[in-house]
Amino acid sequence: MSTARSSFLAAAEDRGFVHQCTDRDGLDARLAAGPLTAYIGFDCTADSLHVGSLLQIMLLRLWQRTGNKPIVLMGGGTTKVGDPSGRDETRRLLSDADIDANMAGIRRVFDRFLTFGDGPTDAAMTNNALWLDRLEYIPFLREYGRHFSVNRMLTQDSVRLRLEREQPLTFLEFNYMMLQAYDFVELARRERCFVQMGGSDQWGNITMGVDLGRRAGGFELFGITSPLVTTSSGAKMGKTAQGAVWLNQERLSPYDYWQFWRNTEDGDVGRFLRLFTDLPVSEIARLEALGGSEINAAKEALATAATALCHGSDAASAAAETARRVFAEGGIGENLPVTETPRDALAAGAPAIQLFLETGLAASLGEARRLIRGGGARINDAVVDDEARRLTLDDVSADGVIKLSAGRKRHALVKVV
RNA sequence: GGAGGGGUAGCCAAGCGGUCAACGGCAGCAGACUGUAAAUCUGCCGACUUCGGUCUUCGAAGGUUCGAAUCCUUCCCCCUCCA
Repeated sequence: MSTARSSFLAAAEDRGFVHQCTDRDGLDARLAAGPLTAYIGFDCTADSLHVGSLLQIMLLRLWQRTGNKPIVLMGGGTTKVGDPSGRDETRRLLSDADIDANMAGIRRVFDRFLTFGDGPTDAAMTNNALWLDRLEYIPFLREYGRHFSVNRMLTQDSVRLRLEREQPLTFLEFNYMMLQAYDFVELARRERCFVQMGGSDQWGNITMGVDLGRRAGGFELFGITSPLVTTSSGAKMGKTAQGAVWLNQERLSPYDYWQFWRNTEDGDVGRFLRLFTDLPVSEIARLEALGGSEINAAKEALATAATALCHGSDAASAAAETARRVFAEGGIGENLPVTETPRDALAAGAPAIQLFLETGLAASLGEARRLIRGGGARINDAVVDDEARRLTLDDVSADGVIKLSAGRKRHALVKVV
């Protein structure tokens, strides 16, 4: 159990959110004395966030739930520069219009997790383009550049790794850490925000901000980083067959999101419950103690709780219900993707491979053929053994649909119209 | 500006005149085993196909050749070192 006095730090430590902290006891004392404001910066390189950012979102959520004020800092300005951390290649540069569109999409994701408003603990969102776009080169260098040591900047992982691996690093990217450090000072001034949180890969950037705050602004600033979340088998989490696990439903349906969590590895269930749901720690302890196939109950609880946070409890229970019908009963559920096909086509006999392509279960006709050859294709739960198989009206069930499956987990419905 | 090294499928990476739709690894998909887990094993993994083949691909465009990812020319891009 955490020894922290403040409710935030106690909960964060107990649930496994804390990796490093610049002055843990100092921060604990400040938090115990009264509410604070903290921020986390997010890139806007895409129009949604994915599971890779979820830990940071949950950290802000916990911050708010324990009575403090969270600020979401959109990197509208820093996105124009590109964080070199963890990359060997320069990121492509985005236009202002792209960045604006991406920010709007990301805002919709945050609305699910945080309560925005004007109250003392309401979340706020701001954009560092607000101050970064207006920076003047010479004044900035004279006022802040003199506090940065190139010697130290060269030792930062983001820079050092690139240099060691003889990968290119442009001067533009080299400036990223200065700008991020400056953000912290700017937020301290504007919002009296003295805490920055982030992933463990941001430690260097955060500590530079803490130092700059002291040197250039006389602020006492704090930094906290969260651990890098990998699965028990070592993979970076957040990838599925279809790609990244997005948090907006336009990119990934609530059903697929539920499935992502349902398929968590055994060894990760407890950790993920603590990080990605609001369930009480005592309840989580009970769930993760389940052994053997009973652990599946814990995975379902994880999936439903995590989906409820992201897409609402209605969508979560609908996804759970669909999964129950599809997997436990081998039937169909409303949440499966539906493709419509005209009755005439079926009357004439539509090639099965064509429908596998149209439903998205296969990416090409050839892939559909291979799926059938490999024995992974099923129509109404019966394995397809003939590549030339045609779908006819005889395949339509009483519900007016045909269920197509690629493997055990991917299903789609064809509806006759 | 000078010298050198590169650009091959989602990624890494072989190939260096035919047997190359292109070795190998990773990622991915499917099957077996299971618990919608992990690990393991097996198959698949450019597109189309009447399964005989056909078409497009190795930075771009030309050329040599019966035949080019492989040779030549020009162009574009990237890296390293020197100035």
